[in-house]
Amino acid sequence: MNQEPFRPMLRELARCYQAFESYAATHIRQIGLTLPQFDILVTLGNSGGLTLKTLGERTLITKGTLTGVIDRLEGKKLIERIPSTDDRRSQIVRLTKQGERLFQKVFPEHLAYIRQAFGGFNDGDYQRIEKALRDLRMRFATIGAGDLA
Amino acid sequence: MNQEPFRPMLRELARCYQAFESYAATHIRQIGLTLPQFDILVTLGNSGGLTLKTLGERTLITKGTLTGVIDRLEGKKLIERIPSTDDRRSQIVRLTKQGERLFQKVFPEHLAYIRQAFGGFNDGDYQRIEKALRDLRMRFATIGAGDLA
DNA sequence: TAACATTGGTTCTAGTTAGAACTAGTATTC
DNA sequence: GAATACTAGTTCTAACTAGAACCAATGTTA
Repeated sequence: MNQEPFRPMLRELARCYQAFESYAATHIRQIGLTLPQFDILVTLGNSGGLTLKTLGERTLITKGTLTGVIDRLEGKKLIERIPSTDDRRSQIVRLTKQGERLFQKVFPEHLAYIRQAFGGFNDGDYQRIEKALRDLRMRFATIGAGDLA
Repeated sequence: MNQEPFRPMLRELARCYQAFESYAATHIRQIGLTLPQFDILVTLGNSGGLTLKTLGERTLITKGTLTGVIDRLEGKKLIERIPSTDDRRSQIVRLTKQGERLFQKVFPEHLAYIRQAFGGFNDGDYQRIEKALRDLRMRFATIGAGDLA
């Protein structure tokens, strides 16, 4: 019972994810943002504004959490909330000029930082790993949340 | 710059990990534990007791966080802290009788729950995915923290 | 159009998170 | 053996986390 074949694989998943987070966060922290905040900044970049709902879907942040993250970014004057005209429940979140400037500056930097890690990787490597991850994820996808898009 | 080949792969990593967490947590919550608490319970099971240090290393929980998780498990009378005899800075954490009973009951249940997800997987699938994850993780491993064991 | 259900966001709670500063004990080194 | 450096664990802070309860607006259906 201790020798279930999936256990090493799942342990590796946790380690891998954590290693990535820690690697990414090292850079993001230097910018003065948290990882979720940076995630929002990037998702909003070049978008012209998104509702909290779609922002949550894209960043995988649940709505209760999202309110707080958005609040703090708003406090930093990097984003602003605009009431939606067609649905009065809804808010559009978009980058301020200052947020746009920050995005233009740090996003390329961050890509370069991540790229450093992948010297020697080729397209086949990316696809192989992505497929492995997708195969794994599908096993946990709740019916209806399988991200068919 | 938007078409970096690693971006879809990393997005998939995040989705995959989150899907797993959410899947596992669904079961664990029914037991009345959180995922980190369950992680500690399982790590402690059949161990005879571990220091906070090794417990942190095995569960990937940093020490500041660990104190709180252990506190709550102690509050539930599932574990107990025992001062180490050979190093007076150190504490041994081990399951109480009640914790042992819970572990014996829920651990097999949890394995069965996880196993459900992997119908049709064979040894090759596990190894293929594990290797993909390891290849990926190694890219983020800081020098010295590469988990050479 | 009135009753009902659903949806977008906020608020609340209990818990986790990392990191930094701190305490007390241990190890090293001169 | 005294000064110094390191280590195990706690405490503190600011932030994230999911989930549940809630509110207001929207959609549906009789």
